[in-house]
Amino acid sequence: MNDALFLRNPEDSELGKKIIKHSIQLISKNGLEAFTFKKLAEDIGTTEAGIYRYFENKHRLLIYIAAWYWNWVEYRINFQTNNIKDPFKRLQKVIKLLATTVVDDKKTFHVDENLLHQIIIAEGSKAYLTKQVGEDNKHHFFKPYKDLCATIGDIILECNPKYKYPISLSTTIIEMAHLQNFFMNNLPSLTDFGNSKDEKKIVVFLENLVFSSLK
Amino acid sequence: MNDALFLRNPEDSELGKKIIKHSIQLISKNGLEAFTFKKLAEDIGTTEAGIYRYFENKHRLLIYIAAWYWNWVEYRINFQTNNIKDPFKRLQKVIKLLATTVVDDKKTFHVDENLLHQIIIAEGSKAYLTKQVGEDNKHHFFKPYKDLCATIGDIILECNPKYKYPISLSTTIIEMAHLQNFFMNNLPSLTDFGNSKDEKKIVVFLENLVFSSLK
DNA sequence: TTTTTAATAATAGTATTACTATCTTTTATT
DNA sequence: AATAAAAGATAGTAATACTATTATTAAAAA
Repeated sequence: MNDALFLRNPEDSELGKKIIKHSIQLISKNGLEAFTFKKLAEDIGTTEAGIYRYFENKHRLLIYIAAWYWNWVEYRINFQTNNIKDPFKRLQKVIKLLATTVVDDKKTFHVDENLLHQIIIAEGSKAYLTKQVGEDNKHHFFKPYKDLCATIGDIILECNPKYKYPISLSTTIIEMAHLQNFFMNNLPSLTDFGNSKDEKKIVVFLENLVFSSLK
Repeated sequence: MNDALFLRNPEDSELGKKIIKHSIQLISKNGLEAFTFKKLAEDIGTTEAGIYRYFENKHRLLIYIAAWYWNWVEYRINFQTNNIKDPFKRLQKVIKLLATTVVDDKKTFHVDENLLHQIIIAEGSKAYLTKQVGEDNKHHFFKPYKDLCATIGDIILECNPKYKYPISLSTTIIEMAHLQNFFMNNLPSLTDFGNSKDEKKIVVFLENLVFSSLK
């Protein structure tokens, strides 16, 4: 994790872990706009100043949470694809991992991965859709996302070494896996899965999109 | 335009048109987060209360601007494709219109379409990525966006009547046309066009993506 | 032309947000 | 037992996101 994202490492203390845990819960419950350090402090049972000792502001905290998420996705993808030889099958697995609901990993007791997944779907892009994106990028805050895109880009090139847009196709897969999910649940007429609300259909849509491009 | 989006129709008065014009300028310059009704009022030379007579809040104003944009895009697409018979050529035109910089239409002197395009790229998704999306949707605030998707979906079906995901492919084209542009200019290593910063490459990427799916 | 009305301008005020500062108490380390 | 670091308690400020009221001006109806 990038040290510049926090003032004090939240992984290093109980209070820090509570900040992460309750942030995820509160953002998931009320949305990022309604989320404040005051409410977070009340929820935890500490003070606003206590939170500010860990994170400079809400935006940094969001980026931290997003970075945590992308690191975790990358780890999961590597773990679950490293024994698959066929790059097409590997890419298929990647699509499935990105587009389907995740089960809470009990090892990381301070992070509910399922809530986290929901947060990133609805709030993740707000981490970079800002005027400070250039500054934030200089601090390498988006490295986990970029690493993931590079990983997926490599698989794409294994499928078809002549394909010209491996990174853009990666971001398309990632962003669309999330956006189609958001639309399906919130603006169903913006997808073809509004009636069934079945994540598997998003997977099939993305597979079709990706594999016809790579043929 | 949906009446429920405003308290007083901004198209009906000089002040109203100034609100739209200066909103677009200010959001484009400082981003949505830094944009406030107070600053907008100062910029126009009116008072905060004056703005509140037109729009309930900043979020409604954003949705209004986005709705204006999607209506305008739809109009443009219809105008520029209605004499093209071949649906593939029509879809090609749609992709080009969505993914390339727009020239300011002097007829709408109170809206700089080029700035507007930039705003929608960076801030457009914030109109729906909220907890109130369901409520906002009940008020039909996203109808222009949906109509555009339906229009593009119809062209897709003309290209291939058996294609199963015309709406999801439409949102993919629209959102990726914008997102690849944002990445190209702000997080270039998340695209394959970072070096050239050439919008035409985004068009080629999207054409490749879409037409290989429809074959 | 006067009257009514509608829109705008001017001003004030409130609760909440996004912080910063300081001081004390608790907990962990030497 | 002494020291340092983290956390808790409290206070304060500028800005934000509104609401309310009253006065002024301009346009429309009588």
